[in-house]
Amino acid sequence: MDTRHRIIDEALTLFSEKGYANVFVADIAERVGIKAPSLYKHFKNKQAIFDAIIEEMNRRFLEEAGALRINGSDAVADAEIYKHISEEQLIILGKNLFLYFLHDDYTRRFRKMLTIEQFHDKELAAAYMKQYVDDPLSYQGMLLGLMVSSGVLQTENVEIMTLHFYAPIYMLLTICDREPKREAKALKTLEAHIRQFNRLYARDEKTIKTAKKKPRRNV
Amino acid sequence: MDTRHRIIDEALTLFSEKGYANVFVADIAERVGIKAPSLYKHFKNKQAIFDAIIEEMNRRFLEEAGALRINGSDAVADAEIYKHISEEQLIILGKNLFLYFLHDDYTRRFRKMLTIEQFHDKELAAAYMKQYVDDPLSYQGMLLGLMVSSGVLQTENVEIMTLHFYAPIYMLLTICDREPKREAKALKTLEAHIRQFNRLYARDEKTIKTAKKKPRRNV
DNA sequence: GTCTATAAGAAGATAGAC
DNA sequence: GTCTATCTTCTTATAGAC
Repeated sequence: MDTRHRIIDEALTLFSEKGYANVFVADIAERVGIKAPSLYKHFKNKQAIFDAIIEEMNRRFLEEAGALRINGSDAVADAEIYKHISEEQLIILGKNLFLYFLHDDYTRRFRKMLTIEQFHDKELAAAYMKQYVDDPLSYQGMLLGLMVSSGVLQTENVEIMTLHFYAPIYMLLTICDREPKREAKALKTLEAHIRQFNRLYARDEKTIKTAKKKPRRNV
Repeated sequence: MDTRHRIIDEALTLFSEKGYANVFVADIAERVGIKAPSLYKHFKNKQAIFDAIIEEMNRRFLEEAGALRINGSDAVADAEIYKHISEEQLIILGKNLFLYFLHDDYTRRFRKMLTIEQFHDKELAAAYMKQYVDDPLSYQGMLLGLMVSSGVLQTENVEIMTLHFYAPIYMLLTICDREPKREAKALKTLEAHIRQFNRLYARDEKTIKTAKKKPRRNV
């Protein structure tokens, strides 16, 4: 990794922990292993480092297409899977979404930084909303809609059903961001949530619960 | 309001909008209508203003007992109401909780400040969690538990049912904090959420939907 | 590209008159 | 309690050698 990227990386770490104003250019430089003035050969000023981070963030977010690709597989392309999904597969889907958001290193630091800095800049608030609210709702809504179409799930209102699926995941995520020690408990809660979600929305309980027959495909 | 309290009030407004580090003592003084040095007759330093805000916040949070009292009525004392609650009353309960969190002036500013500053101080993260996660879940869980006991709702797992009730409210709240223009839409979503929640968990749809007979008591 | 030295400016805090 | 003037410290950013 070249110096410019190391600066961006260390700055992101520091900004996500302390916020922009509480991080000094000298702090970033120190972690990169250079002195503050050297840093100005790579960036015009402190703000330019921040801007580069946001640019990098937008680039990655776009790449991921709003967390559409979970666990390396493009769920849109694999739509067929979701038409015959089992409860266990639904749990895997939810856990993957959750753990990706929680553990992906860049994603986690971006989210923490956006959380801290969101009120300084309306664009950042918008980026947060898109990445952690609107895009996941839209994507999960599409998946759940497929399951409704194929008769796995049933509801009169897919939008609310999606809220019922994703809001608890979002809430557990904000809990774990703030208190990482609650992660184990959160994962158990997540599983119980999805099982109950499935019972509430399943077209027919028995069809779902006996989905064991077929070999499970990893979502 | 004396000068000391006006300083706390204006500082809270500014901290909640820009974060501690981005607010200068002179900014606070200006809004109070004095010069910065005069402010030091009331507080030892900038940090002392922040500490006083936290103290005031804790005092108010304690007073409200974790938002237990919604709309002026102590729900614990009025437990009887919840044993025979109708869907409309459940909607009112949810909306009151939501609008109280969203519109109470102090609550809103405290929450925004905690959101920005939570990663600077573990105590602040803990305060946020207690006020906006754990206490509401505990209180709503108690209410919903009453409804299960009395047979209005049914579930095998009250904890998850409570998560299904509150997580969407929490998520809509974080949406409105960041983009207030989405409030009208959020209120409609909230209502649809509670109606669907009620349908999913109601012991018997018809009993709930015909609860009109009795005059509605405002929760 | 990195360094040392240093300028420039911002922000917190104090001194002392009124 | 409030003010003006000022000090001090911290931080960003630049200058110029290597």
